[in-house]
Amino acid sequence: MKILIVDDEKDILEFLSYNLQKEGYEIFRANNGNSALKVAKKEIPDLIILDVMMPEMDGIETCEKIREIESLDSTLILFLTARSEEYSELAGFSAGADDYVTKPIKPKLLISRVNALLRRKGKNKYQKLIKIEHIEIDKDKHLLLYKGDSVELARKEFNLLYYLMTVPGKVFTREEIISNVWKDTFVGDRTIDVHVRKIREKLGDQYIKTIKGVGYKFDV
Amino acid sequence: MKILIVDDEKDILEFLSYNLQKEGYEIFRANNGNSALKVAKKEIPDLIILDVMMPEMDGIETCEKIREIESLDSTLILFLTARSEEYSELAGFSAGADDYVTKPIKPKLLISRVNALLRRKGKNKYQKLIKIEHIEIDKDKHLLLYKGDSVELARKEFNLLYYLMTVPGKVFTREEIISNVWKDTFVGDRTIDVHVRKIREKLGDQYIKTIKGVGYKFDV
DNA sequence: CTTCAATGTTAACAAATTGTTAAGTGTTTT
DNA sequence: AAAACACTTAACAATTTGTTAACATTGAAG
Repeated sequence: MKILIVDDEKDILEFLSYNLQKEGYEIFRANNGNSALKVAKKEIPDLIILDVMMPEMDGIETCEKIREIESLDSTLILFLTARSEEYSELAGFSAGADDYVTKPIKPKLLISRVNALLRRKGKNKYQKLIKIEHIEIDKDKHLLLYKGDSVELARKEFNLLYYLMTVPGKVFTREEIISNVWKDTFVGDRTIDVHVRKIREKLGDQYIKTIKGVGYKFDV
Repeated sequence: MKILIVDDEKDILEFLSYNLQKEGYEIFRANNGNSALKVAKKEIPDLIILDVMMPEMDGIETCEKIREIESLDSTLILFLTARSEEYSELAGFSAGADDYVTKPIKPKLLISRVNALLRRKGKNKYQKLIKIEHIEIDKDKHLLLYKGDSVELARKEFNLLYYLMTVPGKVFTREEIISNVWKDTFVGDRTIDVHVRKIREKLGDQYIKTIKGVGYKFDV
């Protein structure tokens, strides 16, 4: 598992790297937001530990930019924050953070948090292979097999199909689809239709069914 | 009403306890899955709020174990999930959750969800799958099975039939039907008749019975 | 067995929803 | 830098659904 640590203080970078390396993680470092973005794009870490307080681009801003990068979709973000902030007004969560740890950092606590986060991420992988009739979809490999043959789907098409296949037969409303497949970006209703059309072009019309006035469902 | 809150972070426990206590709920707490199971067995709460991400035993696992306990049959479970656990709500639902709220937790939203859940629990009018004789209706799948065969119903037809089937045998007045199936739009009286007719066309005349001067009922 | 209000039926129309194409924009690959 | 690809949207077409009007039928009260 790869972890990118971002902090402007060398001491903290050292300290965290040392402790997490001991746990067997592969560590990357950055000492500012811009360099963090570069490294993240290249390495696609599983987790990014971000100091909230950094000169120039702070953690929140960096986090927001990371969340705009599609290839970092499944990367977790953990914030390091000062003690004073109240949980309820923690800005990090609305920027797209997954967890936070307050300073001063206690190594044991941090490690247990990191382990918990990555364990959940690993666990999810286990359930990410869905096979229905002669359609197999593997989230991690970003692979769709139809009757054994690989079918190429663009990222959004893939995510949409995968989402529908998580609960075969269930009708997902447009609202549900938008909020789960598009997360925080806002797109028009026709966008869903277009993607559905493209999937149907590649897979055939019979799998994604339209329930007019309700939504779409995957069904065999 | 009793609520058990389970989270490994003290801040969140405090925060939630405070907000829900204000609403008049009796609060119990646990900071890990095992202790949650113990408290739950003893107190039989009406609702358990579970953080998905906890060290050792996570929320999903805890949920599965709770669902194995018979005395907690009617206890509702609400998940707290972080953003990136994209489809965790789905994993959650299949583990037996009733609802979920994503972090960051907005007190107002959480409280309204909790109230809604517990209100429904009181009424117990919450059934997505109804099976009467050889007619099955599944709200999630928007599916009507008649003697095992799927019957296509348009949205209004479906909602109307579903509404009548929620209490088989009960006569619903036109007024009740209008206010529940049509919510705030105003339509003429003949509209109900037309929809009833369309359902009868597809299902047969014997199921929806007219009680002249009173209303309609679903009966076998 | 009339009478008449309530309900049933049909078809036409209106409204809502979804499908399709093509074009613009941004991103990645070559 | 060009080309290929991905994503979104706008515009319009096609389809389905919902509602109403008009008239027919029903059934209970007198």
